[in-house]
Amino acid sequence: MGIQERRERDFLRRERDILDAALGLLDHDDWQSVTIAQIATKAEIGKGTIYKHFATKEEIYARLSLDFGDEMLAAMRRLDHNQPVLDLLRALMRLALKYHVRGMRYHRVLMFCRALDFRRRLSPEAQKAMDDKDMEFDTLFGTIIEKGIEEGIFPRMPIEKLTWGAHAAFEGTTLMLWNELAGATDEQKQEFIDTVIHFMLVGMVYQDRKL
Amino acid sequence: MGIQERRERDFLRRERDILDAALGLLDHDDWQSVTIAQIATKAEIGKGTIYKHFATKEEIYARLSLDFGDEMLAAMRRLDHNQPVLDLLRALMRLALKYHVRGMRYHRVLMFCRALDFRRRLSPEAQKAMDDKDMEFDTLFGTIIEKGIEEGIFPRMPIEKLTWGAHAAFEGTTLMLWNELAGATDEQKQEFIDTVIHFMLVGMVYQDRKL
DNA sequence: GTTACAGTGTGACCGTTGGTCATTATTTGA
DNA sequence: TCAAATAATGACCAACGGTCACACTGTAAC
Repeated sequence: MGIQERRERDFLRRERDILDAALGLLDHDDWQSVTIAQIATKAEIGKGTIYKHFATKEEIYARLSLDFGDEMLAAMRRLDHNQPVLDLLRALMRLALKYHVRGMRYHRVLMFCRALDFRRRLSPEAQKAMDDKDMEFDTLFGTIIEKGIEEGIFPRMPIEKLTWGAHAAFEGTTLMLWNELAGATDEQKQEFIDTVIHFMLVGMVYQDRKL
Repeated sequence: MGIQERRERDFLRRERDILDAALGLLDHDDWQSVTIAQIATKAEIGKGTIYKHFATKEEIYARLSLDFGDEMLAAMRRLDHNQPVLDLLRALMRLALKYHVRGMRYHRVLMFCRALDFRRRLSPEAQKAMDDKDMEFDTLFGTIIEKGIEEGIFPRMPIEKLTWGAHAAFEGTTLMLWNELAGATDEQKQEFIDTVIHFMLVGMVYQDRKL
């Protein structure tokens, strides 16, 4: 059934066209300025067609975020997970933040899809997919940090509590990269990233010190 | 001219009514679900009247954010600024984060008004007002941290670089309080806040340590 | 070859939204 | 008493996200 297969391929290709069009538009306008009509025009399809693929405009963003998460997780897993814990964590965070720096499009998607208000509006299935993806990141980092505890690098305490600060710093860094540091050069952004990563590791290593 | 005065008073009172109505609605719906019509109804005025006070819907949010900033700065300046630097910083951050925890309304306003995409859409005057308010917070913290450097509590390095990590952690904390920790109890949130504050101080104090 | 059917693309159309503006009501000043 | 000024108002507008009846194509049954 060659024709049947071609149909399916075309359908999937059209879905990619929609996603790429949306992503491209997000380079110049923020999410709420990008309209379905614009996406349709850029993807060279009718407006109604978009709704054969996505239930709402926001589900497009959700898909972009999920795809983006997959890409990032794959890149993270490709790193050498046998290197020393601190080096590995540094490499992981540099990688994750590099994705953010790479383009405002990614930043806008991730920023938007992280908000609770956004997730609540999603369908239950989409919601679960997003939560599962978050969990994948959590376990990936969790495993490594646990190893760090075993090796005596980090103080022995509940992982969640140990990582709260670093987690917050990471989230805040992604915000600041495109707010306070939006006009900075790539070198300045890189210095910022390295400084904050060092800060996060120091904060965890000396978490049990009294002040 | 008692009537003239009363007119002005009424006009200002109406402005407060608008702001209060908007704020109240933000407890239950996120910013984009709240409509001008809803605000007008709740404030018991006509829709057109709102535009006598604010140029756009977003300028309402900007004003809420500015007022909120004023309130927070005033509370911060009321603290004892002669106590030890670390204690003072702890108190300041606890205070700031308490405002965030206090209600989703405040969180939603601050979260929304921080985004660069939002600020760019504002009028130049409103933009400057927001930037100035940010600067006030920066100098308030900057002065104290400088004192900390003089006293040898923090390593001697450019203030911006020294505080990048803490700044990021703070921003991230405000995010997490209403995302990851949205369903947590007040006690859990308080533990989270105290943990992150400790993390931030440790990160700054030991910022110059090699790992 | 004809008919029924399922899958897909499409743009006219709909309800809702943020924002405008002509009209109305009220106060001021001469 | 009347003209000018100020402010409140809701009908109105353009633009948006989303819907749907219809058109087109290929498949299956007879």
